[in-house]
Amino acid sequence: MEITAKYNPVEVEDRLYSYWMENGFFDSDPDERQPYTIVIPPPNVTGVLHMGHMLNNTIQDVLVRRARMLGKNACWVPGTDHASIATEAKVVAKLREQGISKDRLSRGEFMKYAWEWKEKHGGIILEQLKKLGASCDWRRTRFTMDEKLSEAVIDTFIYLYNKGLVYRGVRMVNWDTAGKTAVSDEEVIHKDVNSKLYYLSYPIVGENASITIATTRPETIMADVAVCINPNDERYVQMQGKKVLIPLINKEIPVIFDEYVSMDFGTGCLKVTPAHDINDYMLGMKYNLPVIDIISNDGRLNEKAQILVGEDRFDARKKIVKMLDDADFLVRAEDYKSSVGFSERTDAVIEPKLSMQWFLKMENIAKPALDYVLNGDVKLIPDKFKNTYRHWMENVRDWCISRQLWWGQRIPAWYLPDGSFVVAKTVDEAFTLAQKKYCNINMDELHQDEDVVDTWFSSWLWPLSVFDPSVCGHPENKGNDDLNYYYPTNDLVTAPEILFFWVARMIIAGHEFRGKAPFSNVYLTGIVRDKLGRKMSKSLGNSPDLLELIAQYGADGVRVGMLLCSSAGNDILYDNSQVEQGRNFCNKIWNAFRLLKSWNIEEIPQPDYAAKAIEWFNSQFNKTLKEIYDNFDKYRISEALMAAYKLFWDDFCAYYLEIIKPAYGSPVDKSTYTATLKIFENLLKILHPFMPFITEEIWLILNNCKKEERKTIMLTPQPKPCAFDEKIAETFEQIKEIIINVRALRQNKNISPKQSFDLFVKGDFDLSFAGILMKLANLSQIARTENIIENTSSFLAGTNEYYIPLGNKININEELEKLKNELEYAKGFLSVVNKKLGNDKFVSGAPASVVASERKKQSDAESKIKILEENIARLQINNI
RNA sequence: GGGAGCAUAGCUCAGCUGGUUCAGAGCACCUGCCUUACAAGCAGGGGGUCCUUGGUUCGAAUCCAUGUGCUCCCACCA
Repeated sequence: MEITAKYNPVEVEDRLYSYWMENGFFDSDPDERQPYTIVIPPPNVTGVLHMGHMLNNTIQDVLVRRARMLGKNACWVPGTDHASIATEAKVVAKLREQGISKDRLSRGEFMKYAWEWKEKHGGIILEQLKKLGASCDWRRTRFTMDEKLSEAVIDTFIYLYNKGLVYRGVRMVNWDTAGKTAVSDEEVIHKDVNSKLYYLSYPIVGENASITIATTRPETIMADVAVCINPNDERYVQMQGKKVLIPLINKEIPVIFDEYVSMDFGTGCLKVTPAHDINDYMLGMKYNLPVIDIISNDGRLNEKAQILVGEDRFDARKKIVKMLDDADFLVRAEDYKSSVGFSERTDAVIEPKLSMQWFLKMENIAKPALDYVLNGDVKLIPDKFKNTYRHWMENVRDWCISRQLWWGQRIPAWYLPDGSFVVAKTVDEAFTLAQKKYCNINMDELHQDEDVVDTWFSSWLWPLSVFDPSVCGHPENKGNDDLNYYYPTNDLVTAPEILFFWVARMIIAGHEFRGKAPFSNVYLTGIVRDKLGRKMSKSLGNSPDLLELIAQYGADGVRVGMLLCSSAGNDILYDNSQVEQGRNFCNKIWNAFRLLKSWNIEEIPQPDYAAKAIEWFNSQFNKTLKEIYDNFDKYRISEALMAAYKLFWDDFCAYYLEIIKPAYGSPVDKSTYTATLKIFENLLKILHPFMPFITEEIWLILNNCKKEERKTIMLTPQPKPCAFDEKIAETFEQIKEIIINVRALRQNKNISPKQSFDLFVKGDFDLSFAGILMKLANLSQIARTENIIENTSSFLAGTNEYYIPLGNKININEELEKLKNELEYAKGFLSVVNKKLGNDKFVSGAPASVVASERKKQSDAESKIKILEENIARLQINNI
């Protein structure tokens, strides 16, 4: 069979993924094995794969595939999030393109369009994950708006309402004037914006004087209800008990005093506008001031403003400044940099707005969730996030859970004509409840709340609802077999940005409904940035086309590229060279495979060097395997991969294969071949979690698997680390040193690698390695000697001396130079050691083992110096 | 403004509780090789006052303090 010199991933990957799917290798059902579970952080249903997903899901796949090969019943549950605001925004935009305005549609009509859109575009991202090789149990795919999952959301709402934790209230919310919805604090992005600070003069009632206030928002003066001054501000003591007039509308408002106002900002006078500023709102509450809301939901001034009615708030600002200026109320305007909130979804400037919303009381339910993390039941990786988590959970604020949208789970509250409401699962239940409270009521008088719940109010149930939605809102339910088997899950892999609004809340819900945290470990990935350190995003256009990338470098190559540079919690700076490295590694594996396939196997005796090489490699293999296991235990995935990479490339290819490789056309003995196949297969198994496709492809070919046999590497056991011979690994390090010395000698002297040398050793060289050395360093013989051989180049490796006769190629001066440099270094080294050992405080204070090792250094260095001095003396005599 | 973290080779990072892991790895770089597995490769090689300044100690990349620079989170004085 012809095997190409370059690995071609495209054909292999599609074929193997289909093969895996057809055979249900990813599927998991409860059985007697130990479960290993991951639920995917559900991507937005209409989203497309970006770098962050790629990294995130690669890590999940590595963990799942490894667990599967460790004999666990591994289950990775995929799914998507309905992402109410993002998706609704997309649907609205799409409809607008078709000339349809959302305002003209009924709720039912809009939802029909939205579902159509979801059916058409939803799940593309899951198809993209398949290209990456994600080994999810696709039968279990869930969507946060599936019927049962939506029901879980409603039940949860009702449960929390009945517990007295959900309440309705007027609050200052972050209002997105474009999306016409409240957004959570977490969805507001603050940016520094260049604006102006306007100084406006407010006439004092009954006096021919005025005071000056400073504001960045002159368009809100009509909503002012007071002017506030710090009581300690001596400049304004005479203002006690006075009133001022709002310019242009001439409305009288009181002057109040509160220490909240800072004396050194602006003029020390603050206009109080409770409806349009959160701090002013607090002040207003404190002093019982009225609230005048002059901005409507779309960001335009309403009739309460009296002037500029119908103008957009930013147009109104420009116009009112002119009006104030014309009427001589504008004292001055200065440039000012202030931080303004923008909506993460629509990029509209957030308007602080009073509105009637639903809230969840967080204080009490957050406590247990904090404890899980503090006492280590839930481990954050890396644990530096523990502090941030605690800080947030200790200062948690009530969660505004209503959104003025249609795409999502509608709030199960029904209003009666008198404005009161009942909370119930269905209109029938609501009717029954309403009848109990108020006798004469007709069903058609009930009106359901128009809002939906925040998306996170459904995704916080995710680890429960993907298995058994019926326990959400019903902690008394026992839960189905799936839930009881797979929950709590093991690892969660997600981004630190959503630690609070997703991870923390999942812990809360898990505790509330199951009394257990939903996962044991939270692996927090970094943010993928470009080479300039900018976050990869669609708007910047700095994210490569991922499907293109996979097509070009192969999924395995991309996975390796991503993983190599991503330690947990650290941002990763993406560079194409990493993916190239991944691709090159695939090719290296492929070519090692080609080499094995090219050999002729014969029943001939096994050479000594081959037996020795196998012995050494097994030791090296187990040593590295232990490192890999340790790294996985600590979630150091990039380091686990690097260890496997070096094991394969350096130890297996550069040393092992080079040793056992027969001369061209010569056969390989059967026992060496068998041992090598075994080694190679084990290496493939170690690499499989990182590089599923190429390892499967090669494994299937090596084992002559027929398609109908339905075999796969992914269900074979991972090799387990065995005890290994440390001595042989140590000795081999010295062999490597010798090899490097001999090769360097050739290079320095411009001698062809084809020319072989004799090597003489003075010291206790283990001759059982002679065969290996001869092969790798191209030596014709290795012999012990006690006699000095003339015209040799010498070097030290360990404490042994090695000589290579070079005949007339020797350059005594060069040799002398080399030896003198070494001598100088050794002497310097010795003097440092001697200084240490000469220090009484060191000898008495340092641990015995440290002192002993210094003594060993001392004697080694001394003998080394002796050898070097002898050799130098000898060469100098010869040279004369 | 409050909190957290980071600073080690050109780049990305290891370096656990201070002493052989005498400053490490991968990539990049330089030199020589088209050596029948692999030029997506092979062989060899050069790169670091471990951010500054102090302190603790027999001994500091490692612990403490100060300064500088950067990152993130939280809050948002109009």
